[in-house]
Amino acid sequence: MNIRDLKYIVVLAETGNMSKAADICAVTQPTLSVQLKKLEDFLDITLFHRGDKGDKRITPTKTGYDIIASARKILAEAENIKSVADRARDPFKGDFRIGAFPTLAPYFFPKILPYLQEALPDLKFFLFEDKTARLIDSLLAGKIDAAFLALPTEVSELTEIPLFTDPFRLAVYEGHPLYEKEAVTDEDVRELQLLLLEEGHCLRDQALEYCALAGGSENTEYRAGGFETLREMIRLKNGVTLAPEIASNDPKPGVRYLPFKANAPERIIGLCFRKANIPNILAERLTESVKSLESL
Amino acid sequence: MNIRDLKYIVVLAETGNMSKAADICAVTQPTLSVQLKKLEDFLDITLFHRGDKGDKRITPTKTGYDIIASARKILAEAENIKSVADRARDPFKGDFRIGAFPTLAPYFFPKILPYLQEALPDLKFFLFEDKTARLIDSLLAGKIDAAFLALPTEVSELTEIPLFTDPFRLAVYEGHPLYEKEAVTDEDVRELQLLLLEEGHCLRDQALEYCALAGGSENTEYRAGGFETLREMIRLKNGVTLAPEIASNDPKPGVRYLPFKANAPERIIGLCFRKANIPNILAERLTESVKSLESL
DNA sequence: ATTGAAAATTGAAAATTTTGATAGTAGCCA
DNA sequence: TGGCTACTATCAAAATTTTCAATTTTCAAT
Repeated sequence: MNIRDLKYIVVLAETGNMSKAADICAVTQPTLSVQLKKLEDFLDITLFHRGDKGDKRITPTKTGYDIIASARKILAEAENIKSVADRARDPFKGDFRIGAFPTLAPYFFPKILPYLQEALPDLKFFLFEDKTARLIDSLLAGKIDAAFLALPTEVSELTEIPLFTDPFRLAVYEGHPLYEKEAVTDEDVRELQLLLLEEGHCLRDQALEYCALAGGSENTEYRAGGFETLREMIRLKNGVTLAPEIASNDPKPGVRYLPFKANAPERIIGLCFRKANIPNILAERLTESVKSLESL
Repeated sequence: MNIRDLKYIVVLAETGNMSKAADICAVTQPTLSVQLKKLEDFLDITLFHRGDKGDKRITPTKTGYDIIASARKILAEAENIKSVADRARDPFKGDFRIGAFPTLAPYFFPKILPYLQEALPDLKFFLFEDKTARLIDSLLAGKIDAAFLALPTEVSELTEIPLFTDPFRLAVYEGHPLYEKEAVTDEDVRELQLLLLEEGHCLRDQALEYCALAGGSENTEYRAGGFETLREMIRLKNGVTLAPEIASNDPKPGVRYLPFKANAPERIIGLCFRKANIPNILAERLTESVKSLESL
C-alpha cells in the first residue's frame, strides 16, 4: 500500500472519472488505471464499480467507500507530517492559516492582526471565519494551523491556551425599560426573552447556558443568521440579546450595551491548535502578541 | 512520502538501532539508512539524532518524535484498511479478536463463546480482557475487531449495539444485618460504605455513579485490584459492594447477592466496534447470537 | 594505535511505476 | 448501421525508485 495510491482513489471517488482524476493527480490515465487495479489486487476486493450501463461514473463499492474514508484520514495525517516539518524547520516563516468563529472574527481579527504581523513579520497570515465545529474539523485535518475558539473545546487532540475573557453585555434598544440603566443584573434579565442566533453558533450556546443558570429565556420566534443581523433586530426594537463586549463598540445609535453589575457572564477565548503542529516557541510568540494588546 | 518509510522510522524509534530495525523490517541496514535519509531530505529536517558521544542509540529529535506519532496513526489506519478489506471479502471467515472488560470477561465469555462459535463456525475467536480505556484504544488502532463494553462509550468513532442490561446486586457477607433480606432498597444502601475496585475499572465508576445518585459512599481505605479479590474481601466480612448480576452466581458460601426491590442500578452491555471495520451482516449475526442466549 | 560495533556510501541489480500507443466498450445520433 | 464521442483497460518500453552486497566511515572502548 502506498500513500500515492490512496490519493488516487480519493480523487477518483471525488471525480467519478479516471481521466479527470488522473489529470488532477498530474499523471496519465493508464497510471491511475494500473495503480487502482494493483491496489484492488493487493486488498483482494473491488473498490469501485466500473461505469456499468447507463451511468458511466465510477463509484466506490460499499467497502470501497469505507476504505476511501480511511484513505482520507491517512492523507490528512500525511499533510500534517509535512506541515509539522515545515513549521519545525523555521517556526516563524511561511503561511499561517488561522481561524475564528463568526461572532469573534470580524471584531477581533482587525484588532489583533497588525500586532501579530509585527511580532511575526515573516509569517503570512490567512484568516478563516467559520463556525466552531467546522474550525475544529479543519484543525484536525490540518487545513488551518490554529484557531481562536471559546474554551473549553473538549477536543482531546487540541492544545488550548487561554488568552482573555470576553464578558457579555445586555444589548437593549432605545426606549426599552432598561435603556437608561448604567448596568444590569441577573434579575433584570430573568424577565426578558432574548433574541438569539441560529443553531451552531457558539454565542447562542453560551447565551443559552447563561439563561439556564440565571433564568431568562429565548424568544424562539426568530433566530438570526449572524450577529450583525441580530444587532439590527435589536435596533428595530424586536427584542434584546446578550452581546459579547468585543462586538459592543458600535457607533450607530439606537442600541446600548449594558454591562452586568456583578458576575457578568463571559466567554473565555483561547488559541487552539493540534498538538505538535505548532512549535512551543511559535505558540508562545503568538500568545504574547495577543496578550500585549491591552484594549480587549 | 511512503507508508513503508513511515514503518521504518517507527521501528527505528522503537529499537534505537538501525541494524535491528532493518532486521525487523526484513531489509538490509543500508536500505533503512537510505530511506531514512530520503525521508529526512524530503521533509528537510532531521528526524533522528545519530548516536552522538556516549550514547550510541539513535533517538528521535523533538520534531521527529511528533512525526513518528503521526506515522503510527497512519500505520494503524493502513492496518485498518487491510482488515476492512479482509473482512469484506468474506465476513464470516478469518480471525476475530474480541475484547471485554475485567468485570465482564470471565463471566460472560465462557457463556457466550459456544454460541458465537456455533453461529459463526469459520471465525476463529481470540479473546482479550482489558480495562475499558485500553480496549477502546485497541479498537481504534485496529488491534481488536470488537469489544463488549458498558454503554455509552462516548467515543464517536465507535458503533454501539446494545445487547442486554446487567443489573447490580448488593453483595453482603454472612452475618451482615441485611444478609437475610430478600431484596434491598436505595435506603438500605444509603447507610453503607461500599468497598470498590481500583481506579480505571468501569465497575468502580458505575458504582460511584449509583452512589452519587442514590446516596451511599465509598470505603476509601481499601481498593481491590480485581473483582474476585473484592469478593473475598466481602466474604471475609470487610465490607459490602455492588456486584453485577452476571458475576453473582458464586457457589461458594458466605456471600449473598441481594437484588434491588425496584429501580435496580444497572449497566448496559453492548457490542462496540469501529464503524466500517465490521460489515453490517456480521454485526447482525454476532448480535443475534448473543441475544439468542436467554440466561443473561 | 587497534578493535569492534554500528551507520553511511556506492554502484549495480531488481523491482516498481509511468507512459504513449492502442484496443475495447458503450452510448448517442443521424 | 456506421461514425463519433467519451471513457477504461492493456501492453511493452522507458523512467524511476528501491534494494542489496560490498566497502568505507565513524567513534567510543580498549
